Amino acid sequence: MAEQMEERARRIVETAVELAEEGGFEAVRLRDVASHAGVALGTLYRRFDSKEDLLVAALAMETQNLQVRFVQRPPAGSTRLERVSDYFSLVARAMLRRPNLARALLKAGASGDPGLSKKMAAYHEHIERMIVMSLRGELSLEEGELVDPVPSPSEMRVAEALNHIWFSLLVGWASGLHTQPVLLEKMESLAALVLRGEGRTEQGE
Amino acid sequence: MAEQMEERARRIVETAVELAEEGGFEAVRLRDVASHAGVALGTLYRRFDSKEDLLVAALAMETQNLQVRFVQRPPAGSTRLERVSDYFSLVARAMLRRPNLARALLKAGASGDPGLSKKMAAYHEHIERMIVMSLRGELSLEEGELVDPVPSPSEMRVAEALNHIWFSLLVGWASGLHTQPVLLEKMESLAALVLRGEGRTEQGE
DNA sequence: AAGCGTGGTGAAACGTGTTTCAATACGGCT
DNA sequence: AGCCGTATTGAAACACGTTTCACCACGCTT
Repeated sequence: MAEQMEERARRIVETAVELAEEGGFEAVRLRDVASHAGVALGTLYRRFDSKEDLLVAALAMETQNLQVRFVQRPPAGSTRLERVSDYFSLVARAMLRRPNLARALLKAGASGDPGLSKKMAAYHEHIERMIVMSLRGELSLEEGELVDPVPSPSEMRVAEALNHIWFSLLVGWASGLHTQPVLLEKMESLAALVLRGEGRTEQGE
Repeated sequence: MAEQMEERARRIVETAVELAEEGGFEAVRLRDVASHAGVALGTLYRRFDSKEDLLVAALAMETQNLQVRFVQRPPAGSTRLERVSDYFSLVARAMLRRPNLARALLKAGASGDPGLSKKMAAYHEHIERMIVMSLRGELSLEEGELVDPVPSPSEMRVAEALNHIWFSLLVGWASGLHTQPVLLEKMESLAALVLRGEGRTEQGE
């Protein structure tokens, strides 16, 4: 029974993702999500507090997918900057494949709903972990599963800075403030700035 | 007649600010805004494309107010880091006076509406200008008016980085991810990181 | 002074997120 | 098998952003 609930919830989220891919945030009409997923509207609302909640759940699912790809092809490069830039290119490519979805998830994540703060904190943690592993140039695996790389304070600070810059740039991209190539240029230039500040001189590890 | 329109628009925005102060984004019900401002709903919609548009106009107005305070008491300190931290404290204090308003404006600004990109670009420019002047420790005035400080590429990059970090931290604060003291701590720590990267050694100018 | 055009008004209507509720289906327990 | 509690359903209702429309008011031109 619990699995049935799980299964329903998964189908609901997947439906939301499909609709968001096609038409973005507004196209995710909860009546449509419910009927396409084959459940009643009330069932959807039993699982998710709001449209934003649903989309943040979708964000979590997509972040999982991203992590899988991250493990399959970890960022490469001989310097921290190269690897970090490679990481952000990976993410940008993944997002650009489905820009409407990306915008919808971003909007939900930036909605500022206090009820979502725990889930958004988890999201940011995931991202920062991947950034830390990109910095190091090695994955923290255990039994094939990604685990917390236990970042040093310095690594954490750098990852936090890069994460914030990335998030803000994404919001700008989502609203059309700049295009994807500009986004990546800016990210690389700002990442270089941050990494330079992090202290140790850097030449190929 | 044009002044009458101006006057109406101003009153609408001010009313929106009042309602947002009390109850945040949801409390800004456009029917209420219209009636409190003494105009018809259609008039409001003639001036503003959407609720977000209205709140971004409010954001612009509040940014103006912030600039006035900025000129009256420019950030002080003997190092760039001190002045920049002082600047963000100023902003944080201004926002904490009316947290509901701040959250509402932030939500509108982060909504990702493409129609708002020009206005949001203007907002970010204003903020970055103030950051650049904080870095320099001197205002760019002309006839008592703030003007573009014509930042160097390096200054621009630093200001951009700080602006993005600040914006993302604000979104986190708005959704309850962290409290205001934590917000300022993080900002100071990350600003130190960015400034360290900016290259030229720094001792009191 | 009469007519015109632009902006304003008031009210109704629509769409969609969200809530509510009575009726029903289903899995597990006795 | 019969019962219970919980999840689900279907449908209606509500709130609020947004649109629409017929009508009005006012300043400017002729």
